[in-house]
Amino acid sequence: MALIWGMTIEEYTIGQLAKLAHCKVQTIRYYEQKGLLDEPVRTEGGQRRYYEAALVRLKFIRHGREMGFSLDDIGELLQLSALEGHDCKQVDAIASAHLVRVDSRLKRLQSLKVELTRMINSCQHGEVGDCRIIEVLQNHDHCGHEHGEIEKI
Amino acid sequence: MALIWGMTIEEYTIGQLAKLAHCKVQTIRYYEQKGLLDEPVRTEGGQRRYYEAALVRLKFIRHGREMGFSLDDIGELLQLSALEGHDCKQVDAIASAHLVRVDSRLKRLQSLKVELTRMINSCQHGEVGDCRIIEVLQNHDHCGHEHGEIEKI
DNA sequence: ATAAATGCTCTAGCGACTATAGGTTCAAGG
DNA sequence: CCTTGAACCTATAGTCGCTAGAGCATTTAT
Repeated sequence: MALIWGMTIEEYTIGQLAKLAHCKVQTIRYYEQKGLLDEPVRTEGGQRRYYEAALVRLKFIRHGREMGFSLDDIGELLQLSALEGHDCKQVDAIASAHLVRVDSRLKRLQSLKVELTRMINSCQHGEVGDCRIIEVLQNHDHCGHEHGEIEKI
Repeated sequence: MALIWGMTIEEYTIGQLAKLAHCKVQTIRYYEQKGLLDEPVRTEGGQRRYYEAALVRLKFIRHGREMGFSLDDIGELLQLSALEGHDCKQVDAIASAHLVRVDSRLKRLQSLKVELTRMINSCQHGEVGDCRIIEVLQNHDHCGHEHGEIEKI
């Protein structure tokens, strides 16, 4: 607890904060370094101490990450959320753009799953020389899609 | 062309190989460094020259990558495919494990898409203070899933 | 002979952490 | 007050699969 203006205020160590936000201690220091979390107050000895606001912010970040937003996106969302009275067009734009990315990755994974399943099912479990899986990898004609683009899966 | 045992054999520069396999020159050097491609012969001046076999191998790697296999997996698949008479159980195991990964990522993306869509659709396009998107990110109760695990999407 | 294109090595950067080394501080128990 | 051990600190390197750049050298075509 810290005593400020005659009131006691809850204070957390970095380890407590990590536990409460379900992340690692290093992750918190990483977010601070990236400018997503403010530099907290320090003890005489140099250890970080956090107030409730930092926990709220950290949870926001973690929840954003769980939803697949990049740290850059989350940084922008944090800034936008702090602008009182500001309309949420930009927030919507960031979320929508993210949805588009998620959707295209989803489609890619769906067709990949079909392709992999077909390949594995057609394997007769004989010798590698006759293995359909090896054959598909060797001979590009066996599969539908184009060369060149390797997207993240 | 190279003259070997009195025959002429097709020879490629690294640039030609890159074009034929639809990848970048640096990528080929990277694969060599990682041990996926053999060190090729060199000219007097030290430039790499490749024969057909390297192109075949490189295409195998690229096709594996297009299907989302890791370079480690591809390295194993390459080794296994060279063992004549060997049965393809291990090949199948690698491919199946990959399918499992693809499938779990797919499921994750599907639920993420639902969550994002719901969130975006419930936004009333007012001020950020009332924005449903910000609210969802701030207040974890709004969404179903647990804390802690942030998988790659 | 010269110039353009391509090649070479080495190094650093991406994103979002994670892990380690080697040291310091804090809180509790005796 | 002193010791112990857990938790903290900074700094650095590693993950994966490339990609980009600097600063040269070689090759090829004219």
